[in-house]
Amino acid sequence: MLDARFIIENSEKVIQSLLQRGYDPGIIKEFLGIEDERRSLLIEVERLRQQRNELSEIISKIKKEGRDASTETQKAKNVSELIKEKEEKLKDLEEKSKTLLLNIPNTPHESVPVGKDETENVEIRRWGELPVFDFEPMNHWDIGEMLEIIDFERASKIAGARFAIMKGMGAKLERSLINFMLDLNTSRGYKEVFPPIIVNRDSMIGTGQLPKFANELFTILDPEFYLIPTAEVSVTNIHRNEILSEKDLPIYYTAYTPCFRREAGSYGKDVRGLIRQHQFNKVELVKFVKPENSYDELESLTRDAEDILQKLGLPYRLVSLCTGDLGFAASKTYDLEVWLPAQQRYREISSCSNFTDFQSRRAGIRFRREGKKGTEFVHTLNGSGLAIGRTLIAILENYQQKDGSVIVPDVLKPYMGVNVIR
RNA sequence: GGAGGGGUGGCCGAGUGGUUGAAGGCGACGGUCUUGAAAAUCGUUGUAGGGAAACCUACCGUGAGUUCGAAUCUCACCCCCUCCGCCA
Repeated sequence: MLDARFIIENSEKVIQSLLQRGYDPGIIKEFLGIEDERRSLLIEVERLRQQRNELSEIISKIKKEGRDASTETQKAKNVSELIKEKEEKLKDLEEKSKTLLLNIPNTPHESVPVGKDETENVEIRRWGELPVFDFEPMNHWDIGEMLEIIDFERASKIAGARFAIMKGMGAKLERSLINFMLDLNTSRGYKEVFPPIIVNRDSMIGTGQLPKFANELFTILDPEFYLIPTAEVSVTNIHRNEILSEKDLPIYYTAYTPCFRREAGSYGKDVRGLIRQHQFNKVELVKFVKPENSYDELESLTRDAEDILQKLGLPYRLVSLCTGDLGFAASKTYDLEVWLPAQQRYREISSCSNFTDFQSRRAGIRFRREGKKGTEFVHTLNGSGLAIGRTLIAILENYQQKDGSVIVPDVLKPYMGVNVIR
């Protein structure tokens, strides 16, 4: 959420950034109108409340002296009724204003390339040699089926489309990747956490999934709960409504969790294979930092994610998302895209974002500077480190051999206990 | 699921319906003392909105109600703790 005052004082700038994102800027005009109305009514209500408080004090004094206060009491009663009336209108305006505010996206950082959609994302760098095969490389789902390590058919029986059963060395590879990544991330100073994967509404609002993106979430009714689409939700909300002290910062967390996504509106997209599942595993990196460091922290978080791919020997490229492709809550995002030989293209495997104070303002995550009065919002960041399923795909496809077996990357051998999956 | 207890400032903890935004303590910050530190002592110290400022307003788990006036009374809900039941 943006600061209401910032929008009022910089409405042109905010409208510009909405246009760059491809959003309808009408919401800003609407917000300014409501906010204007709300503020003048608030002043009116506060004046009335002051009047009421003063009368109450007078009544109290009169009563202490044992005199009759019925004139004043009647007067106060009238004021109170008027307050009640105006407060109702005020509450209505406050709700409208808040709803609009929750639906305005973050402002892109100046370094973010301007563009309309993913075709205008800018490649920053590439790493790794693309594998050369003297045979036609197979899809990961064919490899998985042949090695009997992935079972899509039976998964659809027990749950439906977009689910998979990992079996044997496939299940072990999934687990090995989780452990490898957590071990690597914790060695870099990220604290491992294992949070709830079901969260309440306030948490979803805190990180920005709600109210705008309800159709992307799996819900549990009675009581109202949501399945997390990413560990970002649980982990960022760890510090919701807290005032941290400066010396606590920065805070780095890493978490493995399953993630759940409806994938509504993605019919026909990646229908085969593990690329787009309703349930998938992911290891996440989350940072809480001081505002002045957040863009440096984004660079180092991205490098930490890149390092995982490098250690696994998977070729990838890094792109900077353009304004039109940038997520709702992010001010800047780097996507890591891993090379998939069967598709002959790079596919997203990690998304690293700086949310600046957008999430922390929603979630009330603040800090106090040493020796300074008042509080400031922290900046939050997160990135996949990495998406497990897609990493597994990349390993199967990049490390496949002519006979259908798959070589285990060196760093995973201690976790897997074998050199080759066959 | 049943029975009971409790949610107050950064933390602990008091609070009779009327200068209680809230005693007291801890912590933090500043001063005095000291060569320096500790101890002692004095002072300052919640968050947010509005205002150029004086200052005003709101906030004692959340929401509604009673009242001229609610941390304090009523109701509903949420959360935490203890015991019993059930359960991986």
